[in-house]
Amino acid sequence: MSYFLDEVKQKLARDVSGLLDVPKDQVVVQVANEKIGSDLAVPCFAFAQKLGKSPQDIAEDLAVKVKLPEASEITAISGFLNIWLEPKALAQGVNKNFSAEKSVKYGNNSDNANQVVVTEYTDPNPFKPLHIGHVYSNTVGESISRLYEASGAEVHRISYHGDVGLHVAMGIWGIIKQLEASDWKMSDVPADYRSEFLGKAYVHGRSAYEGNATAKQEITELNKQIYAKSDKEINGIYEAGHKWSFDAFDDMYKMLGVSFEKSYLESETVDVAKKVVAEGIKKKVFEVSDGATIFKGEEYGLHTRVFINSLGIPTYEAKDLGLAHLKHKDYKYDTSIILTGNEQDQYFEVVLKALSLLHPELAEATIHMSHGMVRFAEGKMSSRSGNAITADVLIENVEEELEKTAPNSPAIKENALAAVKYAFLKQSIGGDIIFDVDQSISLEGNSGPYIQYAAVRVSSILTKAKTKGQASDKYDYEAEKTLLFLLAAYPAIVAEAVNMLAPHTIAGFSFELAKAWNSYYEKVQILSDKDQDTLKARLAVLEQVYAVFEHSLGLLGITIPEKM
RNA sequence: GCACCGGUAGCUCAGCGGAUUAGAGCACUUGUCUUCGGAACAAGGGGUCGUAGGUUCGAAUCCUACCCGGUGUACCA
Repeated sequence: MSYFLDEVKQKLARDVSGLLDVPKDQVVVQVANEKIGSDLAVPCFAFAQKLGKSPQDIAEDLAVKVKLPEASEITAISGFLNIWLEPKALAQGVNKNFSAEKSVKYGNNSDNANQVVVTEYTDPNPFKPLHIGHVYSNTVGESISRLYEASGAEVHRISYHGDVGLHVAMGIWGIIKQLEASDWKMSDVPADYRSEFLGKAYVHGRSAYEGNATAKQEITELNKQIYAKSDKEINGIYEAGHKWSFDAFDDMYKMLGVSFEKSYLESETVDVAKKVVAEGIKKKVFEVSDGATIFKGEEYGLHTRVFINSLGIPTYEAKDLGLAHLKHKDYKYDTSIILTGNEQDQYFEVVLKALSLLHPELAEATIHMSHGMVRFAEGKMSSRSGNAITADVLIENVEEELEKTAPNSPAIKENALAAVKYAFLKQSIGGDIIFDVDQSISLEGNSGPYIQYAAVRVSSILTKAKTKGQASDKYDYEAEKTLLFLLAAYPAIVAEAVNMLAPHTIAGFSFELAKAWNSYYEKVQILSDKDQDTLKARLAVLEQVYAVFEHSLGLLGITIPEKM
């Protein structure tokens, strides 16, 4: 679908390009200038030299010559051609796009039509505690997945889990100690205590490994036994712990309202990993050094990393190569997104460099994205549950805060989820997140609940209205101008968010729309208007506003409650 | 040491393919309110955009150096 505002921008660019005799791609059309208040603007500085005229003169000249029927005003101001659009034209344009919804939902596009995209994110490891970072990663990954879907791609959500390795040995070591101390068998651990039990075991094992030489040796030995599956009792503990872990993952996903199509286990990638590395040795991509198979990254300005260790066991590096192949075998992806913490940035550069030398087509299709750590504003929340804050504890905390200020809300859960997801997604991906419960669930301002509230207000009016909305030729839409402009601008914002893989632009837009709507709400009494034509025209706009709230919040994984 | 990421209002952050008077939320000050749901709206104060140079008619945005913080740097993930 071609969107109204895009068409206007194109038309304007074509006009300017023709009038000035400059290439069309050199004409920049900016959208929405807050200072001037114009809807579109063309900076004329770049043309000054070529035309031998001042930017302001060029803009003034254009202001006279440019013909844009959708514009209500065209003025030259300090070197810019500024354009204000006619509210009625905006309403008609937006209506036209909405009525074509059967083919493409308003806001969606077909930029990635026929593309197969595999998104990998969250990646919690069994035997390790779930923490707030997993919630963050999941929220970001889910939003990225939804952005791709909005652009027409076929998206497959997958996750990857380290089911073997030292962290498992540390966890199981801790489990054994805890069982001994409590005189329990695995089956004695109560169902609702399992996650916590595993979490404590891991922390116990890890600190013992780091601080106690005997324990370290025991854990190393245990690791071999787990790998060889040589001890029946240990196997039993492993199987139970593995299941409990995945049950806990499922609980978290369920709470967040997400699901994965497939989970890959690290142990499954070993065979392919070995094969790929063997192939790489032949191609001289890898070499053997000190008994280990390594990739010399220094030749490419990167680090050297080990792919097969000196015991002959593939490392995470090799397994990631194997995983790339497995994913491709399963999905024949055009794009593979891997979302991890940013401490793995340089690691992935090495892995992808190696992959590019072996299978360039896979490397080119792979995008490693990374996010920062979740940290807490000083003194917040940490007292209640220590440093590792699990997903459910986080949500419970937020719910408690919501209870204080909005008791008896029928949508506490939805509000709390929105608060957390929005707090994560309103920031650009990459940097650390300083998470502040008080601020994130603030009832005012740039927050999930604020936007939900605005949307609920819209639906409340739509429900109370005794009639459906209908666009009008007679109505001037002056009061709805800001809302209409935001609606018109929305599809391009989605396209940009997909392009940049930047959910925060969507979050910013939702907030702008909520502010504009709340402001409109104060000024205009909708339902009490006697004029049916006006009433219906306004309701039609509201229906569209609601649809865009639903769409944009949907891209963030946030739902709109019926009431709150 | 080297590499990567970050340093914008008291706090948390947008803006960074240069361009019209540096933005938002929170906090602070002041208004609106017998409301189609005040979890709201209207307005105000507050910034040498880490530092110093450079490129440009024009730099938070590009280049260089430095300072501060985080992370990574061969058999962990």
